[in-house]
Amino acid sequence: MPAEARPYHHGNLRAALLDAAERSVEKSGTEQLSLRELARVVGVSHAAPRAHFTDRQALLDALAERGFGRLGAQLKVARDGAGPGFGERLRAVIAGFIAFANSRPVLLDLMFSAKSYGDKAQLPAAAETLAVVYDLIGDGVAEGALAPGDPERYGLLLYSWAQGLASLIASGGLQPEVADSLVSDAVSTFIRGNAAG
Amino acid sequence: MPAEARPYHHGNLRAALLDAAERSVEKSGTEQLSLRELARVVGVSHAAPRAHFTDRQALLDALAERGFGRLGAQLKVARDGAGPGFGERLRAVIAGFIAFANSRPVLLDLMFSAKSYGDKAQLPAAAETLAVVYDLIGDGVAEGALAPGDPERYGLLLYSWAQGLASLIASGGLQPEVADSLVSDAVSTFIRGNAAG
DNA sequence: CCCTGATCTTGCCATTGCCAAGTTTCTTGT
DNA sequence: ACAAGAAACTTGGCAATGGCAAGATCAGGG
Repeated sequence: MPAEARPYHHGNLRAALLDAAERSVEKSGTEQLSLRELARVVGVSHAAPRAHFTDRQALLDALAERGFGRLGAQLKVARDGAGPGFGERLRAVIAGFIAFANSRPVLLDLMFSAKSYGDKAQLPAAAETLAVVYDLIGDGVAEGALAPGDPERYGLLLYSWAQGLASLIASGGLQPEVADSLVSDAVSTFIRGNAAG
Repeated sequence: MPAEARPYHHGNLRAALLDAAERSVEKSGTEQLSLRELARVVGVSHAAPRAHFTDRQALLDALAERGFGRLGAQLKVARDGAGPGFGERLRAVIAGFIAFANSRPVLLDLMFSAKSYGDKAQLPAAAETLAVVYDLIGDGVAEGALAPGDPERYGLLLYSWAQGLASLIASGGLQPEVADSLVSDAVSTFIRGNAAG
């Protein structure tokens, strides 16, 4: 069965569509994404995607969910690769987040845009991502680096800032080194602003 | 000339389109915005908008620019209505920003989304908005409430956080009082984390 | 008074998302 | 092994959209 004479069944259409979609979205923006165009790129008929995604939005939701999976994994790697101290780990995780934002700005936007909250199925993936941050905060409080307080509240503060920074950086206009030091300042401000004692 | 027999020339089409667009966008999201639908609502032919906006994107850009104008004005009012101290003014301005985010979440998203940066013409409007914040920060440093430092850097830190908070709040899922206290915590953290001495 | 430019209209086209019905392949139960 | 059913994919079609072209209408200055 030669690969050129493409078989009736693609075999991996769902993943292929998501890959193509991610490339397209990152290159031309979410609004420009066309299901028919994706189908052409992948080499199937214009209605084939329908078998895997009921909707254009469903495709976007799936893209976002996959993004959360990767983000979560990346954050864990960053955390585990850093030193043992709270500050080091926090810095590493936030840096990982910003790196993700730099490498896949549109995807990140897609993940956190209000539109995607329509699909509840992806909440677990998002929650797992956030859990990395929450756990870290719990450690920070336990270590005494942060004043005692609600971890979730700390998480929201930190998360909102990270997202704002990511959005700012993704919008371009900032030199990479400026961006890095900005993030570093933000983390310092956060730790100092919530220090115990 | 009775108003019902609508004249050939609308007379105020541009503004009418922007108004209708803002309502539509705020109600159904940016992606759903249809130029033809707008034309129907306003009562003109489907190609009439073309005389005022070359593009769908041009319409969105104009919307964003008008939004910046309003935001800037609102922030100034908030600042001038607050007490004389740096902390009070900062709090008032950030609160004004969040209020804007609550009342027009989609518009704010439109204003700060990377898409809009295509049109350089709106940068002045955005800059004027940010100037309010920058000035305030200069005051803070002068008062000794903030450690000496680059006002622009402070501005970026603050701005990114405000945007992240606004985005979080606009995405829903947060009780208003929770949102308010979260914002308050953020401002406190920022001031404490950058306090002089 | 005319005429130039701005405003608006009708008509058109390619593209898109989505749906329906039919075809081909895989799978599963017996 | 084999038939029945499910899953994957195809062709065909529809309504709506954005954008373009050419013409109608109007406003204001020469």
